[in-house]
Amino acid sequence: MNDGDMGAGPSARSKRADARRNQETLLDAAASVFVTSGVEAPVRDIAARAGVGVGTIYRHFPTRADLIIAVYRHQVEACAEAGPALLASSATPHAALSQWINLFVDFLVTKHGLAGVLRSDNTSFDTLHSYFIDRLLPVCAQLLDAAADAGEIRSGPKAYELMRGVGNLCIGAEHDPGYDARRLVELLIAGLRQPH
Amino acid sequence: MNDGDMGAGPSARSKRADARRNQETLLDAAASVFVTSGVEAPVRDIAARAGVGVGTIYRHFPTRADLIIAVYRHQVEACAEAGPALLASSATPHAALSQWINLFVDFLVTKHGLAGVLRSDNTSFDTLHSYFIDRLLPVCAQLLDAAADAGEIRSGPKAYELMRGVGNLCIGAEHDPGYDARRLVELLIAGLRQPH
DNA sequence: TAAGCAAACGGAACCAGGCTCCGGTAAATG
DNA sequence: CATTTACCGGAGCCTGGTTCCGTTTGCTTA
Repeated sequence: MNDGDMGAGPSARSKRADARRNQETLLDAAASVFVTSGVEAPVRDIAARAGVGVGTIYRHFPTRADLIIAVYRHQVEACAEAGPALLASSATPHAALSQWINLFVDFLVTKHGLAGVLRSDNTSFDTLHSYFIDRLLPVCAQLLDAAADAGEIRSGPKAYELMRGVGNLCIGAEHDPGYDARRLVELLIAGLRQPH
Repeated sequence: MNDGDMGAGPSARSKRADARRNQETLLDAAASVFVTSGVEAPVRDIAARAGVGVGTIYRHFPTRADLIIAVYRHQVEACAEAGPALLASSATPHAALSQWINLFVDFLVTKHGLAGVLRSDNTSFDTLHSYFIDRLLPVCAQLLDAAADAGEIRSGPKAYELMRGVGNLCIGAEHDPGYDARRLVELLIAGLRQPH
C-alpha cells in the first residue's frame, strides 16, 4: 500500500524515524484530545498536544477524516469481526443482530461527537462515512439477511438504511440525560420484528 | 409579537417604517436562501439577498436561531395545532400519534438541514431547540399519554426522547436516495406498539 | 566523520464564516 | 427646516481550516 514496511521483504525502506515517531505521537494526541474535546476539536489543539506544527498533521493525515479513521480503526475492525462471531454464538439471528447493533451503538455514543460528524454534510467527511459503510455494512447486511431468512423480521429497511438510522439516533447522545439512544435503537429493532 | 409594540397599550409607538420593511424583506430573503442553500447558509448570503448589511440582520435577529424560528414559526404553530385536531378525528390515539409524527417528519425533511441544526451542539442553537421543545413537546406528550391510556403502547420513551429520536432520524434525509427517514420513523412508532 | 540531499518539519499566512462596533443616514417630530 | 435618535451598512475582529515555503534533520555515501 505505501512504500514503507508492509512486509515486502527485509529490504523494504522505512520512512524516516522522526516521521514514524510523529505519526505515532499524533495518533496518541488525537485520541486523547478526542476524548476530552470531541472529534471536532480544533486541529491546532491536536498539533499543540502532540508538540508538532499543523503542517505535520496535514502531511500525515490529509483530511481530518483520515485522522479519525486511523484513531478508531482497531475498534471498527473489532466491531466488524464481532458480527459473524455473534451470528455463530447466538440463539437466533435476530438476537445476534440486536447484540451487534448494541456494540455499534456503544462504540458511537462513547466517541464524543463521532456520530454527528458521520452525518455532517461537510464533504471532507465523506471518506469517513465511506470507511464505516465499506467496513460495517456487509456485516450488518449478513446479520439482517440471516434474520430475514429465519423469518424473524418483516421486510423493512435494507442494511444501509438501518445503519444510518442507528447512527443518527446516536447523535448528541452523550450529554443529554433525558435522551437514551440505546433505548430508542432497541425500539427500532423491536419494530423490525415480524409481528409473528 | 408582530410589530414590536410589546402590548403596552394601544398608544404604543411603532417601529420606524424602514425597520419594519427590512424585517419583512429579511424574512423573505432568509426563507428563499434556506430553500436553496439550507438553513446553515452564510449570514452574508442572506444579507446580500435582502440587499442589507449584516448588521441589520443581527439587529433584527440577534442569533441565527431567532431568524430560523421567525421563518418557520407559522409552520411550527400549524403542526402544534394539528395535534389535538388529529386526536379528535382519528380512530385511535395511536393512529393520531402516528399521523402527527408524520406531519412533524414532513416538516423537518423538507427544510434543508433544519433537523441537523436542531441537533447541533453549537450553543447558539439552544434557543431553536428550546423553541421546538416548548411548542411541540406538550402536543406530543398529550398524544402519547392518550395512546398509553388506551393501552396501545408499551411503556417506552417519554415524549422528549421520542421527539429527539424522530428529529435525529430526519437528519440528512434530503439528499440520500438510499435513506428514507419516514420509513424508519414508522418502524420506530411500530416498535412502540404494545406487543399483541 | 563529514558532505550532500531529500524528507519532514513548523508555523506564518491565507481563506471562510460568525459576530461586533461605530460613523453615517434618514425617519419621525416639532 | 432643524433636531433627535432609531436604524443602517459594512469594515474589521475572531476562530478555525488549510496551504506554502524556508529551515531543520535523518539517512546515505564518500
